Amino acid sequence: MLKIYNTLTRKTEEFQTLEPNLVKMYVCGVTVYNDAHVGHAMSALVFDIIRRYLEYRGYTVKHVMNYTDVDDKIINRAKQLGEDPLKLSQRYIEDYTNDLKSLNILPATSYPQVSKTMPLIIEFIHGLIRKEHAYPASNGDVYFSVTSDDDYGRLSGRKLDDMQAGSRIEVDEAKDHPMDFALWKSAKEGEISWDSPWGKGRPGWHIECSAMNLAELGEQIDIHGGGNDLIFPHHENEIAQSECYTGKEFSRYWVHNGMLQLGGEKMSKSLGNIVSIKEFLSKREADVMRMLVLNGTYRAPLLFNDDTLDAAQKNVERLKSALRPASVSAKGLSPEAVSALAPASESAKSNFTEAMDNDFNTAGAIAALFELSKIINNARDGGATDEQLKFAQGIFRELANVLGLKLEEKQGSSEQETQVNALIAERNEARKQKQWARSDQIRDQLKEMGVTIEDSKDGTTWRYS
RNA sequence: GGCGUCGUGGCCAAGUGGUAAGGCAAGGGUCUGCAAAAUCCUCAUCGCGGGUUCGAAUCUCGCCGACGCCUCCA
Repeated sequence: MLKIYNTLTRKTEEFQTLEPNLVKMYVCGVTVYNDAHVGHAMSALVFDIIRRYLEYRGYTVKHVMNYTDVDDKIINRAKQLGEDPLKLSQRYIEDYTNDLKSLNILPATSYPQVSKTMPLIIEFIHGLIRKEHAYPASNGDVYFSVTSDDDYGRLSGRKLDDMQAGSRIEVDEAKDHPMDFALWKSAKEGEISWDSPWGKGRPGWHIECSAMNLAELGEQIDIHGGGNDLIFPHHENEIAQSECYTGKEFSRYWVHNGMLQLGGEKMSKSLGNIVSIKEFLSKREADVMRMLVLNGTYRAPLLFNDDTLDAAQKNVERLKSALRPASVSAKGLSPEAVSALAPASESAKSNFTEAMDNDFNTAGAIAALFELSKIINNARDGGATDEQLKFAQGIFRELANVLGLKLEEKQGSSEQETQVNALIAERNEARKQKQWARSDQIRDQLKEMGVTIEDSKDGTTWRYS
């Protein structure tokens, strides 16, 4: 039985879908005006893993991830660059799409954009005004009235009175209540805008997600996800808008990932402590980032530094070792080690599922893989053939795949391979003559080429490292 | 000030009532010409102080500390 922690209730709850076997999941994507960073990657990875696991459990997942392509920051950046805002955001959408692909993140079912949802957004705002949950103000903006929603604040656990006390928001004369937020912002001179019954303008940040949810998944969804920095105000406001509009419960489960920490602080554009996804991938492979996420709890802060990354990289390499073929130089025949394969595979599978069922406990799931890898490696050392290893490795690969780990050995060009083989032949000749200095020298040379070699009685194997 | 999450070995990190998963690092074996990889062994009583209980890392209260949100943010 799958259980999920629900931010709304602050409890881990049994997962039940609105419709049998179908999961409607909406995850807040990014505002596209800059290179995405590894914090965004973390969030995308978390929900990719959740999605993969739900599919593994037999659900069909409708996974919607939006792009905010109309926004103040985009407008400002576009002005700076002298570029059309929508062209700019389109450029970064393509860019981010590539990032996600590089990270082995499965494509979402759909990627709605604000700029393409305008009629529905306007209709949505209209409906809220009609139901007296919103009002056009004197300055041309339209605001949502927080006092018109009795439940306002229930996701973030805030009360309107408390928020006012500590609020740093400038009180806006046009608002009925200081916490009222914009559904529609009137356009400034020369700014990109759309026509509406309230004049030229553009949508506020929160309404887009309510509208796109409605457009893509309907009035009610199963899972709404995003970073926990979105709980307030973004998701709080989304709930308010959607539920006031439809009169129905919006999302059953609210799932939020923790923040990536760099140097003890949240990584964010405004703090400037950013590592872009591209920068990361120029140094490490995608599995390393994923492993970093898997080793932790998706809801907790995740430490991003050389130590945690080095460990993650080692973890990946360790898992890869389980997938290597039978050894040419097994130490001897160990029937016990070989016969341990089948039961170990089964228990790995059930441990894996048990962990993942518990609010996607990926650290536990990974542990199941490590345990299986040990059994597999033992069997290989114990003389198992490829045929004997196949079953366990199949299970291993299947489970790794649920987590989205590729575990690919690096590949080189064929010229490189020829060169490597020639060097190894030369080295083995030297070894035969016990010319150890020459032998070690060649090994160092290969190391510099990124090739690790392993000697055994029956030959030398190598791989890119 | 308000709301929330959390504090487990040198590091990352599971476990959430019955006497502490996994990985990294470290030390010691096997293997190796030496390595590397793999493998085996060793390595914690769970921030502090009360309480509940036959029994708590796990529930409760207090304290200390960290982080996030309360403004744009994955």
